[in-house]
Amino acid sequence: MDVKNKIIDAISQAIKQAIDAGIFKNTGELPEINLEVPPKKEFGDYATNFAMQSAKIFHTNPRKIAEEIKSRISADWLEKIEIAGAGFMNFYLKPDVIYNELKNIYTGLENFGQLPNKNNATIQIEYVSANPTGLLHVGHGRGAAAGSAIVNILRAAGYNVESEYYINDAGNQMENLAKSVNARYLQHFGKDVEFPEDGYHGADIFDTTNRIIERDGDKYLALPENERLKILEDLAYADKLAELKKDLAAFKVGFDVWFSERTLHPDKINDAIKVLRERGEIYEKDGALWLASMKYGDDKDRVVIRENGVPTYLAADIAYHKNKFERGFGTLINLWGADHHGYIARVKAAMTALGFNADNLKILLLQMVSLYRGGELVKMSKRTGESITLRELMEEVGTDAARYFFLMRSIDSQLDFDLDLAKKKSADNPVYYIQYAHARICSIFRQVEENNLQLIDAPKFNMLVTASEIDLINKIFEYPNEIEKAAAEFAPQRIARYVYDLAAQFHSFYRDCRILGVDKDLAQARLALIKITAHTIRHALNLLGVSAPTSM
RNA sequence: GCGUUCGUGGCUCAGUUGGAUAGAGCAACGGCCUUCUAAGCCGUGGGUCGCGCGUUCGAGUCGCGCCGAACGCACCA
Repeated sequence: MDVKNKIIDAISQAIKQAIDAGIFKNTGELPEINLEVPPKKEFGDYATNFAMQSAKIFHTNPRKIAEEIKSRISADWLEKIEIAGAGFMNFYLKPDVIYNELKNIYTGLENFGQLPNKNNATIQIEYVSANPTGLLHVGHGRGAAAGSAIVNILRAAGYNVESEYYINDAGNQMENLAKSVNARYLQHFGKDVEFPEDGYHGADIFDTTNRIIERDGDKYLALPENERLKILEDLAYADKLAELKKDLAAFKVGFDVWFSERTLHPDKINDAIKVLRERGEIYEKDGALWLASMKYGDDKDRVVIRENGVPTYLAADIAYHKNKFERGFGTLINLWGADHHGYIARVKAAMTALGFNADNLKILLLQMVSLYRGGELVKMSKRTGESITLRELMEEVGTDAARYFFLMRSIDSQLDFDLDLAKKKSADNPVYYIQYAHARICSIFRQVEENNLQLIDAPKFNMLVTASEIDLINKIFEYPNEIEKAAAEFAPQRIARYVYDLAAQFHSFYRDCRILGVDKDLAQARLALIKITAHTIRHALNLLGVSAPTSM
């Protein structure tokens, strides 16, 4: 048990005693005991606001409650407890506690940052899911970075997670892809054909077409239009999907499952409609089939089967989410671009209509990305193909900077991505600032042997007493809790910020505390401390999908 | 018009589920390299947390109403 839980345990015992002794008259549910690291060092190592939280149910003033709890806690590892402000309880630990905890971390360092398995029902998270009709752009990049980081963080927090990519490989857009490639194909061989109105104008369509031509030449030229379209659709689809996977892999993003929309057509869709119909949620109007989604909170009812008998995109999505629910996950998470928010109500309504608990479907919205270069907004347009692709972004600023910049802001905030800043190799750039801390530590390790110094199993941690040492130690202690919170809030930016703060703490330590040339016991204790620091930085960067170079 | 998200120093953003004197970075200014990487460190100035009302011991955080921004509001995906 770590210190934090020991304190919580002691508080909760004290409360129990006070209740048993009739001091506290409990007239409600006890609030959770919240232990936090206080904003100021004078407020101790840990603090709780429990006395204030519980004032209402105990009908007692907070300071009095705090006194009663304090008088019932005696632990040899506690230096003192102080009551401050309106009723804060500040806990001051004996120094030994800190050194013991540090020793525990050091002994099990390889696992530091991996929290015990929560034995939860698997959480499924679906993200990116871009249509396989073009290249990924920066918006997808943000989704890819956020989704993969959330997966990593959830796993570190001990959740079982499965990631999935939903491939929209059915419907109109695939036909448009085929028509677009078909037109480029024919144009390449000198045919005077018009480019389709709804076609994809991007330069990547030429690339796809050229790859097909390189391999197969003009062998589809003489085929009847319909046959050629069919073949080109398959070829273009395969090519686009391969490109997607290539870019995602380069961006350190992988999926456990690639789910094809085609596998839903037509049986699973028909089945979903049938179930809805049996449950009385479907009606016919104007020749189409409608889902009565309005009664479950949607703005209006939605068509699921068109007048011409073709299912809408929503119908496929209903079948898809039904399938996800039936696979037995505990929680389903969808990471969507904010431009899809209008879609939430209808999907949730459909799930409710099917009899599932729609609360188990959590939809996270990712706000838009704006790119800035030279202080000016870089305009994006999918139609004209002038968008900046993820691939171009990676080439321009590098994978590490791109990922970190995508992750440093809350997903709820629109992101201004400064391309010039991301490219800078200086302190202005947070990515380099963090990586530099790691590289500095590695550099020290490269030199210790020459100085007749080595890492030992049981260093004298109690030699670490200066402020910058203690601050660094405390920052390290916060890490597991930070992972827990980042996981609970699906908030990668917490880890991004944490590792930045940790790096800052290390840089201060580096200034104040030398390792080479000081007393051997002290040097070994410091060496162990920076080994822990390096591990923690590397672990956190790894959660974000950012590399931790050993030299820069 | 309706909905979602956002509004915090000049700029970009955090803010630990309502707590202690609101924090970083950039920009500005001033210091620190003959010793482990100056891609670093230390310091100074800069805020009516969009506006108003409410909830309570306590509000940047919760509720309501305005104002502003982005994105949505299909038998497209």
